[in-house]
Formats: sequence, structure tokens, C-alpha cells
Amino acid sequence: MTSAYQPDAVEKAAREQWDAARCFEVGEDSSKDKFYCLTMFPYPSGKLHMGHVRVFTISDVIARYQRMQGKHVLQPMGWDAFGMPAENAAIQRGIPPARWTYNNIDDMREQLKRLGYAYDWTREVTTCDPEYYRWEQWLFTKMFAKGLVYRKNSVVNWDPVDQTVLANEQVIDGRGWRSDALVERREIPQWFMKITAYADELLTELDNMPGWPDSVKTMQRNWIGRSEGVELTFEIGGDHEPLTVYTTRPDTLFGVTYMAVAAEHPLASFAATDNPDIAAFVEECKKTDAAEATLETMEKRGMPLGISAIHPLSGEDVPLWVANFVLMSYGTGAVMAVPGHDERDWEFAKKHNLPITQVIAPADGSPVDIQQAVYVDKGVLVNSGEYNGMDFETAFHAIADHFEKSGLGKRTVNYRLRDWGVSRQRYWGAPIPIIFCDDCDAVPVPEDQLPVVLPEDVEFTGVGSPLKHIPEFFQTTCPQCGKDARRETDTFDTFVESSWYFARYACPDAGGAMLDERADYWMPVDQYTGGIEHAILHLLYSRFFQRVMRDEGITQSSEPFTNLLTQGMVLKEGAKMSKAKGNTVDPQELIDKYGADTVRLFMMFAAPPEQALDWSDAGVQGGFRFLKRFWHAVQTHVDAGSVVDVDPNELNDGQKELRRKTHQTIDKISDDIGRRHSFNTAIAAAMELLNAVNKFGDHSDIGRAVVRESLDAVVLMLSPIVPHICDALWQALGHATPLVDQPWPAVDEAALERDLIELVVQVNGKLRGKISMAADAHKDAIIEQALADPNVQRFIAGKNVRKAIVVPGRLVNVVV
RNA sequence: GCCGGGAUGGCGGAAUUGGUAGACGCAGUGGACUCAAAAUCCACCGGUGGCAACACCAUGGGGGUUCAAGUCCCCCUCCCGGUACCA
Repeated sequence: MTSAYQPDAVEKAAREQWDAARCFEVGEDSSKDKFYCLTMFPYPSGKLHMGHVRVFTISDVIARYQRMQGKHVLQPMGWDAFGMPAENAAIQRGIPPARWTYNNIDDMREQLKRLGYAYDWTREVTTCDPEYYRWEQWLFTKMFAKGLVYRKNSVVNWDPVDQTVLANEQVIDGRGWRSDALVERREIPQWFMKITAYADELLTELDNMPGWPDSVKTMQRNWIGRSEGVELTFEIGGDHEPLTVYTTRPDTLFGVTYMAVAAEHPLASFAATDNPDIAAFVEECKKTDAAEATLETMEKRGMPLGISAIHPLSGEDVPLWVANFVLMSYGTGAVMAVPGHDERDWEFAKKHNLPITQVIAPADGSPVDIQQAVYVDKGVLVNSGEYNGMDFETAFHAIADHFEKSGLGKRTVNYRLRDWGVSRQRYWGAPIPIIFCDDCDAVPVPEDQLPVVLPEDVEFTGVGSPLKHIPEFFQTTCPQCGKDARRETDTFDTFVESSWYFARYACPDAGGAMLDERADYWMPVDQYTGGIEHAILHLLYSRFFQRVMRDEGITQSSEPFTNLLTQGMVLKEGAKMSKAKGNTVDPQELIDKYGADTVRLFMMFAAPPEQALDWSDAGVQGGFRFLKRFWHAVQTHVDAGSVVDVDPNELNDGQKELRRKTHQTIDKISDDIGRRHSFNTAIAAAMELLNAVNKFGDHSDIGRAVVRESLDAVVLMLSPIVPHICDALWQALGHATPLVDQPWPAVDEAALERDLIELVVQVNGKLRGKISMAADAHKDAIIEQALADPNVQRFIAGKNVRKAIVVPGRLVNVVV
């Protein structure tokens, strides 16, 4: 009698065995190749959701596969524990953010354990722990000493009713999500990390990262956005400071017909002092959120300031406008406009009846009507005085030379990338270790006073940061002069914590330093897996931090992640699953009903990892059915008794065929999991092999031995995906050593050989027949037999065979 | 707006380097087993025509390159992610 598949009992037994043997706890073993397998750690939002299950299962499959390849595998887990949702929960439920967070961590840790992930739990890292964030505070003070951090004004969303800074996500159609008040743009002083100091390295090293997807590298390249251009100065009459602008198209300089400045620009303020219309417009411009998408898609509006700049080449007056699409804190707060050769400038000029001048003509001489359509291509200069007739390159350098000689401009390499603003006017984050002193200005907290601990037992109302109301927190003395001083109450952007946690996993208990020598054993991460939504910010900040740590001398590698797998989102009804949208699916129900293995299997089977997966409940059932068939097949085989050793050379044709299928499948699944990360097709191949085994009617001793080889292989190869059931089946198959210590099965090349192969015959590219040929048949023999096929004859009858193309091992195409 | 990605049967997907479109599974239909149901097993399962052999059509839309295009090129539509304070 075979026993029924009972996932609860099977999974419990496997877990207990792994725990007892401490299978996944690893030290540093220099005799083996290390493999550091990591997922983007979760934000402890409450319960696991399907996106978590997907990313953790992908990584667990890779980790377990690499272990079977003989690697020394580290797979750690931790918690990205600071963030806004804890504050929202605090407002809604009156629970302190810390308690809410720790409760969630406890719940989610249990769920992760239930899913059977091969984690080394002894290395768990939680970012809201002062023993964690003290080290990023420490690094910040080191960066301060090197001039890699600075303070400057920058723009935030201000809710005038709640008197609070809002995240972009909290602004809905220009209004505060709780107050419904129109949001205003405000400039306040904030701390910045000088990521631009590394812009060039971050850009050029992308060329040496073959383990990253091209799409992510392209996005990062475009985000960094290196451009070569010219910075030039326009004089303004009166006492005004000249305007400096940057352009990548100095060749279009004669086409400048107006300029635009930001609402916060001193020239706008000046013009507004005695012009109420301009003052009103300037105020109006500030009533918008600060998101780039808003800025670029909103209606472009502007007003003339009644001030002119002097064109540096022609000497003509160029009118100045104030415009809502120019931001003071990005670049110089001023832009030159060339409506003839820039899309946005053209539309603005049309709307406001500003002159449009053609200064570039197509190189091939074809006519262009600049009043009807903008011309943005590079060409030859016209209407540009002494520069007429030059092409882009020549004009660029001639004009740049002119400005460098006159001192009114210079060639400049510019980056789209902006320095990283790390200040948040929020409570639930790591305190920024700065003390403000009236005499000494901003002073970093000395190392022996770190960490600056965030008080956890607070009342949180959502109006401003509670830290501003806790004198014990902000009242302090200046570390330099000893006078009374005030502690910074802003906290770090949570991306700071996630920019170095991967290195801390190597040495989570290092008490005296941010990292120790164990980081050099484990880093860089060999395989990093996470959502494509992190393609730019998190991954770029991490690459930056890794370099800052390198330059601080505490770690050696420059790049944190050698191979990157960006898994697609789990969507529900076509949209990102999120608590905010309320469209989450609880994996726990499925785990309770079918077990962890079914959930893991279905998640891997439903779609390739890199693709978005629109969740549907249907189909999980099929995964469960497959596991039952799998269980039944092994049990039935085992119940029929033990098997004999056989010589592969003594098999009959049917036995040879199943054995060939087994080794073809090993070949395919090894490639699918190891190289392609194509888990869905790996599972499909395993299903096919199992279907073949179930259809195999040969119950002779030799036949059963061939089946045994197939079953052993399927159990081994599915074990990274469904480890619990495979563990039980491995034991059932009579193996004494635990499955978790088994090597990956090897392909017997001899088993793959075959005498006859099938070739497809096409006529003019359309399938017309199939022929069976010796594997080493000559091209002419193949064509001869293809032409002899009766159906092929029908289609070539009465026509000339112009040629025949033979694709070895695949097909023949007869062209008539 | 800009940057990156995607679209293949009723559904999820396969086709790895330009070479048989629809593997594997879900749903469905018919049958076996059963008093019955569930479970399980067997068969069928893109569309049109045909008794069948087979033929024609078909990979979001339009054009192109090629002996051969889901795959390469050009144009377009829609959807998803990011857009610097969601993480």
C-alpha cells in the first residue's frame, strides 16, 4: 500500500531535519568556492505577499542549485525596517512604529520558515536596530570629513494644512492625501551625499558588468546621463548677476529667442516686487508637487519679466520669462530657449507668440519650414553669422573656443544625475548624526557618541516629527566648543540602510567596525535577485555606497552585485500589488491548503522570473496534482521492490529511449536552472519526463532499473524548487545520505546518442513533410529523400527546384 | 513628457543562435471507475473548410528584409515599471 501525499507532515519533517543539522548555517571556508546568494530584503509590512514569495523562491532555487554544484552557499535574510508605512500604521492604530515593525518581523519570519527557504538565520539583520544604523551614522561622519556630504536647499512637497512634508506618493492630483489641501513646493535645507563625485565611475564600470541585464544597465546609463556641452553666460543689464546656462547644443545659440528662469529665481523675485501679476504667477508656480513626471507633463506656463539678457554673440536683447517648468534647485535655475530646434521650446514659443528662428538646416539641403514643425536633428548652421555652413562638430568647437577665449563660458561635462538628498523630515528612520551649534555650525557627532539612538517609545500623530518635541533627544552640547546645541531631527532616507546591508550580512555581529575581514570573503554578492522597480535608485545607491566603503578602506570590491536577476512584478488585475491599492493576495491561505511546495512550484511554473506575472488563483491546483502524481509514481515504484544494477549497453530500444529522455532532461534542466534561470521550462521538462515514466510499461528488472534512474534524477532536479517533498521521496528511494547534501546529477553523453533523426521538409518555407535520416547522413542524400516525399512531390510537380537549403539536424527547405 | 520593458489559443505560458508556432499546465468537452460524488485514469482541445488525407488563415496593428520572421529593421496602438520623499 502506498501512502497518500500529506504536505503538512512531509514539510514539517524536512524542516526539523534541516534545523537539527543546521544545514544552512555557514562560516567562512576558503577551501570551497563561495556563492553569496541574496534577495532584496523585505520591508516588514505585515504579512508576506506574493511578490515576496516569488523573489525568495527564485533565490532559494538558485541557492540550493549552487549548493548541489558544490559551492559554499550563503543565503541570509533580514529586514528593511525603517519606512513610512510604520508611521501610517501608528497614525491609524495608535501603535508606536517600533512595536508595529517588530511584530510584523516576528510574523513574517515565521512565514518564511514555513516556506522552507535555506537561510542562515544566525545572520539576520534588522535596520532599525541601533547596532545596525550606528555604522551608517559613522560612515556619514567619515563622508562629512571628506566633503562627500553637504547641506543645501532643496525642494519638498509642503502640506499647508497638516504643516508636514509629504512624500511624492502622498500627493494625489496635487493635493495632500489626508488634508486634501493643494500641495506647495518649498525649498528647505537638507543633507546631500555627493554621488556625482562617482558619476563617471558608476557610468563607465557598467561596461564591465556582464552579469547584469542590458535593460538595467541602459536605464542606469540614461539616468546618470553624461553629456558634453558648454556653460555660457548671458549678461543682464542693471545690477543683476549674469545668467549662466548649460547647453549641449551651442550650435543653436543664434536661435535663442528667449530665456526662462524658475519661479524662485532672484530675477523673478525682483520683477515681482513691483508687478502684482508676476508676483501672483510666481506664487501660482509653487502650487505643484515636485515630481519630475508632474513637471514634464503639466501645462507649460510662463510670463514675461520685462527684463532682457544680452545675447553673447549677436548682442541682441533676449527677453526673460519666468516659467513653471524650470526648477531652481536643479542646475542653475535658468535655461536658454531655442524654439526652432527644441520640442518644448517650440511649443512654448507657439503658445506665447515668441519668435522662432531657424539656425540649423538639414545637411542634405532639403527644405524645412520651422514655423510649421520643429527641427531637432543636427545639421549645418544658417543665420549664424561667421558660423554659417559649419556642421555640428565644427560649430560646437568654434563656439566653445570663442567663449573660453572671452572668459564668458567653458566646455563642461554635465550629468543628469543629481546628488542624493538623504534628509527626511520623518520620525521612523535613522537619526542624521549632526549637531547644530551657533558658533561651530553643523558638527558631526563624534564616534564615541554613536549611535545617536532613535527614541522608540513615542506618540506619533502624523503632524510633524515627534523628535522635535522630545527635548531629551534634541537638546545637547556642541562636541567642539561645549556650548548648548541642537541635534538634527531629520532622519536618513531609508535607501541609506539598504545601500550596505548586503555587506553587513557577512559580519552581522562585528561590534567594533562597520565591516570586518569576513566581508572580503563573501563580497561581492554572486547572485542578487529583486524587483525591476529597483533598477535605478536602490541599485545605483548601493553601487555608490560600496565605493564609499571601499575608499574608506573597509572593504575591497567596487561592485556589490556580480550577477543581477530582476524579477518581474506580481500584478493583480494588471496593477502592482500593494497595500495602498488593497489588491494583495495572501499566500498563507494557499500554504495552509496545499503546503509550501505547491506554492513554490506554482510560483516558479506560472511565468519566467523576469516577466510580470498577473496573479490568478486558478492553476495552483494543477501544481498540487502534479506533486501528488510525483509522490504516487515514486511510491508505486518503491513498493514494487528493489532494483538491479544494469549495464547501459544491454538495454532494448524502449529502455534506451527512456534513458535518453532522462539524460536529455538532465541536460535541459541543468541549463534552464543554472544558466537561463528559466524555472518554468525546467518544471515543464520534469513533468514531461515523469509523464514518460508513467507511460513506460516495462516492469522487467532492467526496465525498473531505468525507471529508478529517471526518478532519482527528477527528485534531485526538482529539489531546489520543491525541497520538502523531494527530501521525503529521496529517503523513500532508499538513499541513506540526506538529499540536501547530494550533488547535482550528471549527464551521460553516451545516453544522448541516437542513430536516426527526424528532419522537417519545407517547400518555399512551408512545412510539407517529415523524413527520418541517419544522424550523419550527407546533405545530398537528405535532399534526395526530401524530394522523394509524396507530399513534397505534389508541391514541386511541374516546377523547377531552384535550390534546397539544409539546416543540419533540423530541416530541408526546397525552393521552387 | 522622458527612460526601460511587454503584447502568442478561452487562460498562464513554450519556441534558447532567423529554421516544425502553441511544449508543459489550467479551464473545458467526451469516456472509464463509482449507487452517487470527489479523487484518479483515458481521449479530444487555435480558427475555417474537408469523411479523411490535407489545405488555407493565425503570434497587438501597418509596412519591409530573407529560401525561411513570434524572433531582425521602420512606423503605430495599448499595457506595465521607473521618474530622484512608496519600498
